[in-house]
Amino acid sequence: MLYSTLAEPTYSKQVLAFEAYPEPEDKQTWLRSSIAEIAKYLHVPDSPIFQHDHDLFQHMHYKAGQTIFSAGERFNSIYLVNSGFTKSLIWDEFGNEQIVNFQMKGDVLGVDGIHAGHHHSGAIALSECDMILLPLKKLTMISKTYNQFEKAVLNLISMEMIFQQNRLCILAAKNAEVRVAAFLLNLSTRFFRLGYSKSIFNLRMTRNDLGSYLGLTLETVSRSLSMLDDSGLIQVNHRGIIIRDESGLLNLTSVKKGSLK
Amino acid sequence: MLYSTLAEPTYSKQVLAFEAYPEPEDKQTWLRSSIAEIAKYLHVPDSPIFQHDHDLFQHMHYKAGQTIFSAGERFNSIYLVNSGFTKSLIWDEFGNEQIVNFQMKGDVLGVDGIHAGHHHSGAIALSECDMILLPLKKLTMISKTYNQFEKAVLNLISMEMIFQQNRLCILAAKNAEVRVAAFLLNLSTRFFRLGYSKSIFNLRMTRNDLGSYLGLTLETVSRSLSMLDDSGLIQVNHRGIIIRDESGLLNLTSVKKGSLK
DNA sequence: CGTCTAGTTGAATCGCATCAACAAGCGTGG
DNA sequence: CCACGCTTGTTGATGCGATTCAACTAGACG
Repeated sequence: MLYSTLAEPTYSKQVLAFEAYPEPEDKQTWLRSSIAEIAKYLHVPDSPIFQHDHDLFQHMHYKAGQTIFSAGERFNSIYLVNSGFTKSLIWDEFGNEQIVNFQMKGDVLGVDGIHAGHHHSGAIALSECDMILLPLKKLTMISKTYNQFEKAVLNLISMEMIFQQNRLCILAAKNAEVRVAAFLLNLSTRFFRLGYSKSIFNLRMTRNDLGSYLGLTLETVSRSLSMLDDSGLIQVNHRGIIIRDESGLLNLTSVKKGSLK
Repeated sequence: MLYSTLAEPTYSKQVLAFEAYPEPEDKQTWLRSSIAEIAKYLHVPDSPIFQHDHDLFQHMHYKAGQTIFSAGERFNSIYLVNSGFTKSLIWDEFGNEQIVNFQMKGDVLGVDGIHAGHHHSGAIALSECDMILLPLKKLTMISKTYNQFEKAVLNLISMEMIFQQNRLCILAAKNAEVRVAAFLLNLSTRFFRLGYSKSIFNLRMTRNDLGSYLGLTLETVSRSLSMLDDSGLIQVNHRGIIIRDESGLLNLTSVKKGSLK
């Protein structure tokens, strides 16, 4: 079958070694990461002095569907995705959820909690997830010891802001098909950077989640995917996506709302 | 006339003292702010030790329409609005601009430049503006001297992220009239926090800018304002806005896209 | 094997964009 | 001072695109 070869991002062997998954109450916490590992994730240039530091960062493990943290919950740590996929979301006054973002390996969660001291958005695992906890206090202490860490968190947030700005651009100015195309291209480059195929991958979220994220209904997302499929730019089979014409998709995204024939 | 009494945010006397405005090339720079002033803006708890610090922050002065910084320009400083109104914007591939945000007294600009070292968005003065320059290096140095400053920039960014998340919610899930209503309420609370009237104020941007910001065309913005006027929730006279029924507006915003009769 | 959720597709409706005409405010120069 | 052009804003008519409602299919799971 065509989709039997889909490149599935694989979990680290360490993670797969857990056969029995913990309940939310007693998440397994014995996996630990060194500063050198964190430095790599935060794009801090590596340094031999990290080897002398035996400070370790705790991991947390989640099953698909589990809540990582909820809006309103006390903020202590930023969460760094070590493996798996997550979504972050907020709820408006009447409880309908709005997807803020999807995260994968190397992305961080919970930064919006810094200001108020409690999380503004919530986060839910979309697949089995291994998260590294970065307590803010620990991060600022490390910044004092290692100058290279100083700007790391700022960088992270500044990148996040740029991403959200671009997303605003798409939401504010593009039509449904273009929004979906732009999203697929974004996923593609993110997979590619992680070493996976940039043309063959699986969506990890429902059409409903995607619709919430893109400001569309699930039906419109479904139709847009079908139309992109019909035009030969991609191939869709449920959550399996094959990008057939990357530059074609790219052309689409440089088109204004409605000016598409 | 009704609108002759509109509460106009006034500029500091210092600023009004400049009668002849400089050309972009030689922006006037002799106004300076102390650390205590900056601390107030950044919501850093005041401390008597600030009195002993004679480090000063430089100001820049801009006329309406002047560019404060452009996308791509080298990033050195965050800009803090001391008086006046600005807009920040980015351009997509074909040069159509997208408003990212509007700023007023106490808001910061240019944070998105931290990561790459050059500004991602540009900023333009919507009125006469007095901006305080906060060089990032100076800020991080201050953080080392004064622990209270430690989280200031992070706080700032975290607040900005929350604001953008809420904006995404509105863009993704609400219809035109509700978007405009939500924007007016947001402006209202911001004016109120600055000590101005929360029910009578002037818009500083064109309908076109507003449309770009809200993901609507200028005609739809105009129509939405007229409809809110017709329903008695607000009164519109060109850029003059009077909020007649705040809770009515608030009710609107808790409504989903299209579910408005 | 039946139930439940996720996804697709069709038809009708409605909201927004588009195009267009016009009015109002503002600065400039005769 | 008024005439003029220019920018900004309002309003109307029309068409398109996304939502809504609904029927149906395909997997997933016990």
